[in-house]
Amino acid sequence: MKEIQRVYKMRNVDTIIEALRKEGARVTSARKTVAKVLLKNKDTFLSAEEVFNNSRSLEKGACDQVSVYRTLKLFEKMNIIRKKSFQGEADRYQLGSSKKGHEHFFKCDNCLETNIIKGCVVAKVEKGLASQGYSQLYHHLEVRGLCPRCSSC
Amino acid sequence: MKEIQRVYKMRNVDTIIEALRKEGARVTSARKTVAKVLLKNKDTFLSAEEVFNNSRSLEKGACDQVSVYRTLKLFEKMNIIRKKSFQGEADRYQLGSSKKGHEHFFKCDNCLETNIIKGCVVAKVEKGLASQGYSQLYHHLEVRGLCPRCSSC
DNA sequence: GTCATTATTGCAATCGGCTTGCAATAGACT
DNA sequence: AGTCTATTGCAAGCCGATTGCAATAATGAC
Repeated sequence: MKEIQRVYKMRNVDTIIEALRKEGARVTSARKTVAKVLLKNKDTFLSAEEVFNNSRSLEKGACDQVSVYRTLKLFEKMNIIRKKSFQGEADRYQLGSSKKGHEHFFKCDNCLETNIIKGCVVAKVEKGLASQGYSQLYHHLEVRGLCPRCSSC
Repeated sequence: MKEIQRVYKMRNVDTIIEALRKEGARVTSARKTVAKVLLKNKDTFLSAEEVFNNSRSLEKGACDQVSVYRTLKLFEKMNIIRKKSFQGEADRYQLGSSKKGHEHFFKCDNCLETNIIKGCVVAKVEKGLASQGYSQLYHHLEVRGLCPRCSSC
């Protein structure tokens, strides 16, 4: 009766629940719902609105949109999710810590697909700044243009 | 009677006017006002709102806030002004083309001062991407943290 | 200089993404 | 079960920016 897939998934929700407990945060249904939605979309970056829509189709009552915003913020602080932002667009989130090596993204102006740029060149800049007395440095990089496929038409 | 300063400044407004003519765009009072405000604040990046406020104190009637947004957009397209943006903040503009070598900025989380980061490390990334078929690349980089002064307190 | 054309303006409304205040609710302890 | 307080839902609001549209004013032709 025990489906491996199910067990595996549940274990992940539990992981999040555990993290909440560890943090001294309450395990509420809103947070569990958001966690489930994120798990269901492991491979996609979702906007707050998308998380919200997914959550209401997951279970009717679900939770408020504001709670989604608050929960995403909390999860981000807890390093449960990573964020991807582009100017003038809603931030997008995906399960996974951003602490262990952050990423930068390329977004195609035509097909809107994004992909990850390997390696962070900005680290070098930060190192230089740090040696000049700057501290607590972090950064945000967006690269845009046309991807190879869209470039050739 | 001819003050050199005045002449000098006027010549610059005229440059902008000329650019508008060349572009086939009309030389309107709104555009001239925005141009004057930008000239008066050559050394500062102004937000649309600041340009607007400055314009109304420059001459009472001045122009609408919407016109400021539209004019700034136009000037940017014409490469008359350069833009500086940070997440969640209003974009800021300053006279000067951004075409001839763009810049990146550091903004201190404490004192909010910004300064320019010399050299663009992202160019290297773009070069790599270009060799993979990407095209029309551009990017946006923000570095934040604490400046040396704020780091030491 | 007057006219016609059409780009530009001003105004009000609207937008998107996100935040806030606050009373009601529901987790987590005893 | 009862208490305490974190969290929620709802409505409202915020900020930066955009849009639709009728009124206006800049340009080119005459």
